[in-house]
Amino acid sequence: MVGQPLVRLQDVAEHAGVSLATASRMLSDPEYGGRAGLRERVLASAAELGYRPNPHARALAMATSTNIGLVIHDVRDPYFATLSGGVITVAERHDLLVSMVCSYRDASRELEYTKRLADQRVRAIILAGSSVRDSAHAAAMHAELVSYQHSGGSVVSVTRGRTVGHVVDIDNSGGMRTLVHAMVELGHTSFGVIAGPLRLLAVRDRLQGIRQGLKDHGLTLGRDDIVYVDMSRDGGLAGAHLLMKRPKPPRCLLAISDVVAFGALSWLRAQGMTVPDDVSVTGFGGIPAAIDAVPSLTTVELPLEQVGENAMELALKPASPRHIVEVKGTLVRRDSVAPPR
Amino acid sequence: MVGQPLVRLQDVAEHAGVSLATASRMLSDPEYGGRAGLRERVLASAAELGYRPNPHARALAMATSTNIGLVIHDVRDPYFATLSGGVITVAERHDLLVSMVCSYRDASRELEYTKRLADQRVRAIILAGSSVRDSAHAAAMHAELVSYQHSGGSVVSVTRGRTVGHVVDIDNSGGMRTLVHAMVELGHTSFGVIAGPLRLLAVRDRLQGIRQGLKDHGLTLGRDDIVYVDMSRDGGLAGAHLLMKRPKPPRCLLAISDVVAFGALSWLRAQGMTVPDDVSVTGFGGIPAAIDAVPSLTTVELPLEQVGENAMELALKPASPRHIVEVKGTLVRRDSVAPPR
DNA sequence: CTTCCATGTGTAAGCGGTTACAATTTCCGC
DNA sequence: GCGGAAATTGTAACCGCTTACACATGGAAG
Repeated sequence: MVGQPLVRLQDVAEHAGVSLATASRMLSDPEYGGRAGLRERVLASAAELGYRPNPHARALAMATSTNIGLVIHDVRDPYFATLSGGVITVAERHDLLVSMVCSYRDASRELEYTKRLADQRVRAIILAGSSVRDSAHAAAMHAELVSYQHSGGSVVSVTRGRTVGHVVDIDNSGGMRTLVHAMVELGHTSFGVIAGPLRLLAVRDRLQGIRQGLKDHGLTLGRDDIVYVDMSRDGGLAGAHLLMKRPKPPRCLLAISDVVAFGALSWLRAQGMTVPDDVSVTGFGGIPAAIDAVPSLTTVELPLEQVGENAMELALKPASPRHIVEVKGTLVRRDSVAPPR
Repeated sequence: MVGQPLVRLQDVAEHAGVSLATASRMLSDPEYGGRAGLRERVLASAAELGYRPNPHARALAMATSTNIGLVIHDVRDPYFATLSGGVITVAERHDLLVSMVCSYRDASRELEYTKRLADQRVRAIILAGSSVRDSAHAAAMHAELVSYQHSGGSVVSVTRGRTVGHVVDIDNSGGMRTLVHAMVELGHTSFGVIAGPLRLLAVRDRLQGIRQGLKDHGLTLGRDDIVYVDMSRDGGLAGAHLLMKRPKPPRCLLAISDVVAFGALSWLRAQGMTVPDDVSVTGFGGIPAAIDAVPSLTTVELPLEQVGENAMELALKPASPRHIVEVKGTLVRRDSVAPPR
């Protein structure tokens, strides 16, 4: 069982009565001159024969493909799904295909995939939600990215703290700080924080923002006021449990992300507690579902789609000079918070 | 600025003191024999030199790549995100990379991307949430898939109704029928349906399931009891508005999907109506967020992750014989429905 | 000690493009 | 009408890997 007759550039050239080289030029170099009417003739031949360039041959010869590599934590996480949407939108505009892989925050997987993408000569590698701080693989990862960039690839991280490639820097700490200010101004003084794993830079930054925000009002966080969980709905469930079962439960729960906040809301509901009457809850990220939660979630809304778009746009720029785009979130007050009773 | 010294298979061969061909065999054909200890020597050389095969060269020579093409409606839609998660999981297990594209239900885009993926000689093309019925492009799409499959590619549709490739068939009509039965048994007689565009086969099937379910109990749907909207949260909002503003609003709203149901819930909440006291609402699909809605959404839960896994597994099977995997949903009763008052 | 096979290895021809370089043509100004 | 620069085209050498085919080697059988 053989495929349909494959049309090679050679065939087009013959059909148009020119050499392989000329056909190639007419087809893929718009700058090139050429005798009057020749280009049209070649194009016509190509169309007539139904010529379809072989991307692998091209990639091999040119040492670059027309694909983009996107490494995210997990497609199923709305945060990354939304971000990916932005990447894909801009990629499409530039006629680029996106190869997406999920690292599930595993540094070794992340490294493996990055290598693989680099081997595929993707035009750019966009890394979102990576750990960065895993010392075991961090060095290898860095080396890989440097070498990749050296060989003409473009690197973009949606994470500050990488010393190679462009960066879309999300203002995690500033956003949290603003959020905490708002909570304090509402009258809250007793906080519980449901944090994520500390190896994530975003988590550290958000925590730092919380601490700073409290400090601005002369408040501090006790060691017990903060629990570390998995950054998932289940994590939020567990976190809420840990914090609320203490002798003196907090009146305001600050979740490290929207998804974690959902878990917390769910736990509270299951316990028959009312939000925000019994306890206020906040999220971070502003995923689309935050507005549908009941009560709707007060959060710091990041322009996730736009973050993806920015990342993809940076991916198209030359590696040097290095670009760093700052993205800020905006506080969105909704119904999950109220002054403490 | 040149990349780091690239190690070619040639270099490995020289380092190991064998010919290019032998090196190739040792490295990529585990079946091959070879003089005792030779394989180890070649492997050692490759490791020592840090050899990394060029996938494009390989793909060009073998006319097949190690990538999978996944065409979905939209990553940001949790239905497809979840499904994609399943695909990616299985793909990873087989060391395959997934190139994901979003068609946004645009048949022309879908065709364009399919061609592109076929040109890239991806091992398989998985199509989820495609329209199928768009006559303008349907023929071209079909031809493309046939030719792709003919040339060795594997086609999988998560949609019945395609006559080429494997199929993961979701029992849309059966699921809806079961759901409707449950609603009728609860005492409902007055229904409103928020449907999606009729060009989507899944929509037609679900509607058919609704009609059948009603018919089973001697009920029918009036022409006005059904509205057609975009399959999105906004669509659900609009749909709820249309149905509930009628002189005699329905007591039970059947949404064509969970996301649409979310929109409906949101509209109802904004109007100060209580679910399920004033009106019952159901969804379809069972996306993870359905459980977090308030009230939690009664829906037909599809094993979306598993659908993705099934699709990817089928993608690994030879094109013939054709496989058709049936997937059924399960009714999940939650708090968004109650007997009519 | 031949003869014949099975097995291992090397040579070289692709895979389908791009592009440096040489050869040819075209177009000037004198 | 001629010399020479500029523009166009063709030839052929890659890009890095797989694999058909030819050749060499080592035993087992006769």
